[in-house]
Amino acid sequence: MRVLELARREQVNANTIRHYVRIGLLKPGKDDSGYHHFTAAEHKRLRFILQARDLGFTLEDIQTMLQAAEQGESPCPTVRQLIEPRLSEARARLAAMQALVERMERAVEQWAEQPDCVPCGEHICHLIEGADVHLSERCGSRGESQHD
Amino acid sequence: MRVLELARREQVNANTIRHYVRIGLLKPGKDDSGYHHFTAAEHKRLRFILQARDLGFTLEDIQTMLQAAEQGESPCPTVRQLIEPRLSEARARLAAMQALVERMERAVEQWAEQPDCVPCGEHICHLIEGADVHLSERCGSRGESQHD
DNA sequence: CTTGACCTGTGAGTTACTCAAAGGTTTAAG
DNA sequence: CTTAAACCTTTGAGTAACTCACAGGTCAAG
Repeated sequence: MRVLELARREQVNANTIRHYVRIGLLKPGKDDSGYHHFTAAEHKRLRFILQARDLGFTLEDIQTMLQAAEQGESPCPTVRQLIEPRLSEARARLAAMQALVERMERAVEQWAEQPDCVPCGEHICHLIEGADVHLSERCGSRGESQHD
Repeated sequence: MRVLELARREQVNANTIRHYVRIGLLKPGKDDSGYHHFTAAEHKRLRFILQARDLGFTLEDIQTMLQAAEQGESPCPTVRQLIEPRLSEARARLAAMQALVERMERAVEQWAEQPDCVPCGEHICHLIEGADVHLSERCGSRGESQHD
C-alpha cells in the first residue's frame, strides 16, 4: 500500500502520513519504484498513532510509546504517566478557551449598541479599547495565559 | 522607553514586544545608541495590540486594524466583521477541547481498572487501542477536527 | 513513444511566540 | 584611562503539527 491508499483507508490527509514518515513515527520500506510501501504492521502502527493523538498525546509522546514497544517493553507505564500532564494541560486550555469565548461574546453584545468610532487620534478603536471584558490586568495572569 | 522598560510596564515578555516590532505591528524609532525607542503613542499602540489579542484577534487582524487607523479610516467595521469568524473558530475549538477532555477523562477512568499489557506483537498498547473513547470513525469527523 | 493523469518526496510556510548567541552600552573599579 | 562586569540589544533559529507548492517520477492508453 502506498501513501494515498493508506490515507484514504484511515481518513487522514496524505500529507499527515508523509509528515509522520518524515519525523520517524512511521518507517515504511520502499518498493521497486522507490515509493514508500506500507505493510499491515505499518498500517496498524498508523492506527495506533491516530488513536493516541485523539487522546491528546503529543507526537513525541507517541514516539516514546512506540520506541518502548519496539524494544519489547510495555508502553503502558509511560502511557499512564504521560496522560496526567496532558489532561492537566487540556483542562487549562479548555478553561482558557471558555474564558475567551465569554469575553468575545460579551464584546459582541456591547458593540451592538455602540456606534463606529471616528478616528480622532485619541484612541485607535474605542470598541476594543473600551470593551469591558479585558483580562484582569496587573494580576500576573497575562504572563501565564499562553496562546497555542 | 526601551524594550525592557515597556515590557515591565505592560507585563509582557520583552521578546513578545520584539516580535511585534519584527513583524511591523510596532514601529519604534531608534535612539542615539541604535536601540528601539518607544514613545507614548507606541506604548498606547502596544496596549491596543494586547487588548485585541485578548479578544481573540490574530496578529494579522490587528495589523489590518492598525493600518486602517493609520490611514485615517475607522477600524470599527473591520473589527465587527472580523470578530464573527474568530468567535466561530473559538467556539469550535472550545467544543473540540471539551470533547477531548471528556475522552481523556474516560480513558483514565477505564485504565484504572486495567492491568499493564505485556508486549505480544498483537498490539502496541491495549490501553490506547482498547480505549472505548475513540472519535466516531468513518463519519468524516476526523478530516475536520484539526489540532491547534 | 508520447501524452496526460496521477502520484511521490522534499523544501518551505503557517501562528505567536521563545530561546540562544553575538555583540554593543554603561557603570564601577583599579 | 583602561578593563571588566553587568546589562541590554538585535537577529537567527527553533517550537507543534501539520499543510501547501513544486519539480519530477510512474503508469496506462493511444
